Amino acid sequence: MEVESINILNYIDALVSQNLFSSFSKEELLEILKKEHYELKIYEKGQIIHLQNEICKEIDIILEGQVSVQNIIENGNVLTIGVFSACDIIGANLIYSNSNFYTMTVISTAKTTVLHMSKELILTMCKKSEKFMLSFMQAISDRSIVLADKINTISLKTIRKSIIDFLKYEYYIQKDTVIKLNISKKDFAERLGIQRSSLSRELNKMRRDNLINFDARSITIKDLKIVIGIR
Amino acid sequence: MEVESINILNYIDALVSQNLFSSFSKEELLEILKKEHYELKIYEKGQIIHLQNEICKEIDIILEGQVSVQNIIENGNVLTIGVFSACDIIGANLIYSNSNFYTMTVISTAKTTVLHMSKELILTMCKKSEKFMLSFMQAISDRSIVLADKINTISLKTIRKSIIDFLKYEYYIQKDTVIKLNISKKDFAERLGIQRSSLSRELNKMRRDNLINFDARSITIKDLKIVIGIR
DNA sequence: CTCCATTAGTTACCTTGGTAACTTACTTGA
DNA sequence: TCAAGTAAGTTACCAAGGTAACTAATGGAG
Repeated sequence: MEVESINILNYIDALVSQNLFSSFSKEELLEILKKEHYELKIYEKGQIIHLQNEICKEIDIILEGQVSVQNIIENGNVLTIGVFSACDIIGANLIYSNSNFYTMTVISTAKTTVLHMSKELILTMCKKSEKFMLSFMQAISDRSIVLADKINTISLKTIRKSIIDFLKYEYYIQKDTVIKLNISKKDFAERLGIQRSSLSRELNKMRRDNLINFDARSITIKDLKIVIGIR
Repeated sequence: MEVESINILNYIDALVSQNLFSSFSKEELLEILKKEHYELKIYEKGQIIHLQNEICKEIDIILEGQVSVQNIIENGNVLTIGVFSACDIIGANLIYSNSNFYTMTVISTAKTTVLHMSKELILTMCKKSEKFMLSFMQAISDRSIVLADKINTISLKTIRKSIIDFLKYEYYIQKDTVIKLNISKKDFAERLGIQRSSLSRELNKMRRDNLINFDARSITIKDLKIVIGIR
């Protein structure tokens, strides 16, 4: 649980170049960032940054690395809500809410640098810059869209529908019937919130039904109708 | 699809008394509310206020009545995300987001008066009052908490667990082992996102297992361990 | 009060997918 | 390059719950 401490000056350039802080100059930002209002930390891969039900006292801005927001269900089952990386904000939707504890677990999936900022500091910046305020509101809003989308995804009742939903999304992004998987099958199963063995079984069934082909790192859509078809 | 049009003056007292607008006086609010920036509408019971995938151009403040936010899944299955009434805001989490279309359907479940306000009007008010800005941010944040909670709820894999989760929540609210149901069994099933017949079956099983008793309008918890126990 | 619509209850049948217990294939560090 | 750890594939077994097709009860409207 040891965390490395590092200097904000190494990251100040990266900060002002990102959308949220772009309305501040390097000097303004350093002036605003008073020692007591922020903390810069490095988390190793696999470290838990926030635990489900922990109280949220500050927001986290990811400067580099990657974190995964997961819902850990009773018997150890995992549902991955989203994966976030540089410039993403974690906890923005909690800090000003009525019920400010983490509803999910936040875990680093790579060596990650995080800037923890206090509620007061955010408020100060909102007052100083309308652009910041709007960006911050957008960050909160976007997170709620991610959650709503996830509800739509996990409301699909069969594994086959979940897989097709995933393929539709990736086909839209990758514009190719050969969908490259950049995650392991295990992570894929967690993303869908199902057992790995069940995913494997259903992929096989879909191959048998001539809908797809797949190997370790890609899925090929053989029947485009399943992707174009009604959700 | 006809909607009745009414005068803002009838509602101005109710408006300034609610938390969101409490930093404005009646006169200030009337001054801010320029004709082109808002619209007051009455919806009859069962009318669709916003359809899933419709673009969100304004936020809705419920002045009286009740609306239900529902996720309608393919074969007509319904999952009720939440029921909202006077003083609640709908669409706050969409208006400033990147992807501003409704992820759910909003439907009135009683005769409902709604104040539709434009994005610009909200921005004006955020700039005029820090308290308003914070309240508005809280409204967005709270909606994301509702969504996250719903994910936790629907991630429970068995109907029995969903029912127990519901009973836990209601026991916490009602502080009585006799849980009064203020909704029909049909609505209850929709809230859990399951078939009515399946709910009925599982309630019977739980009664057979001596965990609960139930009738048309209440469920009695017979074994409190199921409520206190690990989620 | 009666009729019609909505809500509730019931249950046989069958699909889906979780579980567990394996085997097999990768990958990475020493 | 070998060993160990991790990921992936496979499958028999079985519980959960969706489906559909009923019947029963309830509750307003006229």
